[in-house]
Amino acid sequence: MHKPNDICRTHAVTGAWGEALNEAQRAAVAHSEGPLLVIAGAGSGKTRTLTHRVARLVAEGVHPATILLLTFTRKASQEMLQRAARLLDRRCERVSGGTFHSFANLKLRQYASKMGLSPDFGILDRTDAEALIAMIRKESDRAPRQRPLPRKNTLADIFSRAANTVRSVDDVVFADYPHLSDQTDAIVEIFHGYARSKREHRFMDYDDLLVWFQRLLQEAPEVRQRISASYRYIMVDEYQDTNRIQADILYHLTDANRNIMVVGDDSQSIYAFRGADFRNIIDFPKLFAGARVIGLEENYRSTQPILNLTNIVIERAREKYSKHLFTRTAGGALPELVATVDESTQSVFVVEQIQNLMACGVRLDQIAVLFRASFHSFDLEIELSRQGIPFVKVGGFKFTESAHIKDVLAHLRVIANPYDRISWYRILQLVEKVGPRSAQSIYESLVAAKAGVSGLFSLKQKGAAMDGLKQLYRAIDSKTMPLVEMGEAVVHYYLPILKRLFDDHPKRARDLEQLLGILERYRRLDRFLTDMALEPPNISAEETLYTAATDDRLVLSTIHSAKGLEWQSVFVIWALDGRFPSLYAMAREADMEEELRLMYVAATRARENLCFTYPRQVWDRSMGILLNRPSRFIDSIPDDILKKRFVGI
DNA sequence: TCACGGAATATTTTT
DNA sequence: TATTCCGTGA
Repeated sequence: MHKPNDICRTHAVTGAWGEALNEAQRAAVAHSEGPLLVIAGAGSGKTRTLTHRVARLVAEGVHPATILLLTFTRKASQEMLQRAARLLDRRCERVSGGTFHSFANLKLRQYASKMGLSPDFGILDRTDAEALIAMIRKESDRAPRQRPLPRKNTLADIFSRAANTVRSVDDVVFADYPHLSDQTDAIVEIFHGYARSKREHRFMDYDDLLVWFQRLLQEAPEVRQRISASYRYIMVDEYQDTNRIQADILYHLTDANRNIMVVGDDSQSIYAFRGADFRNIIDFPKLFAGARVIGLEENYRSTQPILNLTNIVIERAREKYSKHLFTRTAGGALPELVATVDESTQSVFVVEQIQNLMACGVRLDQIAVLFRASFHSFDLEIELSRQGIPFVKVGGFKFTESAHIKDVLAHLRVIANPYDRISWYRILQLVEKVGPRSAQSIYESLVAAKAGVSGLFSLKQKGAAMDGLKQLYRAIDSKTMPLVEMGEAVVHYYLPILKRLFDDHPKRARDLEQLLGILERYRRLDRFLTDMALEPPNISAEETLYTAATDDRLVLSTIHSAKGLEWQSVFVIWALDGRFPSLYAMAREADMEEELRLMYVAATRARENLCFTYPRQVWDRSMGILLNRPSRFIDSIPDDILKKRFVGI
C-alpha cells in the first residue's frame, strides 16, 4: 500500500537512498531557494519529506551546521536527524537544531550582554514559575479582600498567555478572563512583581526565553545579521503550533537568507490555548512574499472509510486551507459511533472490544484509547486493571515535574545559586518543623548574611528545626565535590524525607537513581540544571526502567499527546457533546474551532479501526444540565459513513 | 506555626 | 489519579 504507481524511484532526488517519494513530496524535497510552505495533511509523510530534504541538502554539500531545524520537542528533532542520518550518513546529525526554547537559550547566553542580561540566568519551569507567583501573590495580599485572588495556576496562565499572544495582561484578563476583571489591578500588580523578581534573581521562565530572544533580534541589528547569516537553510516543523513571537523570531532569522521552509497542518492546530496562532500558517505567504505553497494530500495511514469521515469533520471548520485527503488503499471497515447506557458500560464495552481485537491477533500496542481530558480515562483505567490488561497512560505529568525530582533538583539549584529563593523555600519546608513562615525568615536572614549556603545559620532562634537544618547544611555544603558525589549527598539526605512524604517511595527512589544516572553524564552543574528545565529526559513519571520492560501495552492518551502518532485501532471515548467539545469551549467560537480540530486529530490517528463511544446520558453538576447528544462534530453523519450502535446492560 | 488527614475537584500542557 | 484545599489538634 505504500507503493502507488506514479512514484518515481529513479529520480535523482530519491535515487541515492531509494526510499520512495510521491510527486508533491519530491517537489518539496527538491525545493532550494526562497520561502516554502508545505501544508501536510495528516498521515501524508510530513516527517519523511523533512528528513529527505535535510539529507538532500547535506548530500549536495551544504554544511550541516548551516542548516537549522526547529521543532517543538527535542525528541522530534532527534528522530528526524537520525532518520536523515540513516538515509545519508552521520553528517546529518550535525545539523543545528532543537526546540525554539533551547535555541533561544543558547543565543541569549551568547549575546546576553547586548541586552544587559547576565549570561548565567537560571530557568524557571512551570512549577517554579508558579511557586514564585505564589510568593508574590501572598506578599501583595495584605489588604482585606471580598474575594480571594486567583490561584497561582490561573495567574501563570494569564501571564503566559499575555506573553505568547503579545498582549498586555489587562487585555488578556478583559478578553479571556472576564470573570476576573474586577481584580485586574491586583493581577497586574502581581505580574509586575513577578517580572521584577525574575530580573532581580536572574531567572527566565519559558516565555521569557522567546520574548528576550525576539527582542535581541529586533533591537540589535548586528546580532540579527550575524545569526541569520550563519544559517543558510531554515526548516520548521509543526508550524501551525507556533505563536506570534516564534513567527517573528523566524522572520528575523531569515534576514540574511530567505531560505525558509515551514511544514504544518492548519487543521491540526490544537495549541491555541497556549498562545499558538494557526493564522501564522495562513499568513505565511503574506509575510514571505513569493512563497511557494505545496500541499501533501495523499494519505498513507488510514483506510478510505476513515478518511471519508475525517474529511467531513474538517469540512465543518470555518477557516482553513481546504484539503481533501485520499488514499489508494481500497476497503476497510466503517467507523462506528457507539452510545452506551452509562460511563461504566462505556468502559466495559471498550475493554470487550479490545479483547476482541486481541483475539484477532492485533497487538495491544497497536490499539489506543484517546480522550479530551486526562481524567476521562479514570473509570476505564479501573476496568482495565480489573481485566488485567496492561496499559500506559501518556500525557500529563513529566518525569522532571514530579515532586520528588523537583525536590532533589532544588537542592542542587541552591548549590549552584545560594540566593535562589524559589529553591530555598522549597527545600527549607522539607525540613521538619519548618513551614512557610520559618522558611521566609530563614531565607531573609540568609540573604542579609551574604555568606552563601552557610548563611543558613545566620538566624538566631530556630529552636526545634535546628537538627534538621544541620543535616540539610551537610548535604548541600559541597561546592567543591565532583558533581556525582554532590548528587549522591543530596539524594542520601533526601531519602528519609521521601519515605516520610510518599507512600510509594520505593518507586520514587528508583526515579532518583535514574536522575543520578543522568547527572553522571554532566561535568557542569549549571548545564545539567538548564537541560533539566529545557530538555528533560524523555521519560514520563510512570516510565521507569522497571515498567519499560513490557512494551506491548495498550496506550491511553489525551488527544493532545497523541498528535503525530498512529495506531491500527483507535477508540475515542467520551465523544459526548459537553465533554467533547467541552462545555468550557462553547462560549467562544474560536475555542469551538479548536475543539473541532482536536476531533480531527483524534480521528486521523487511526489506520484501520475507528470507534467513538459516549455515555448516553450524563448529568453535569457544574452547569446543571443534562448531556445526552453525541459530539456535534460527528453528529448527524449518515449511516453509510458512520455506523451507529447502542450498547445496553 | 506546623503537621496531618480527609474531602473535593478536575480541560487540553511540546517548553 | 493525584493534587490541593481546609479544618483540627498539638
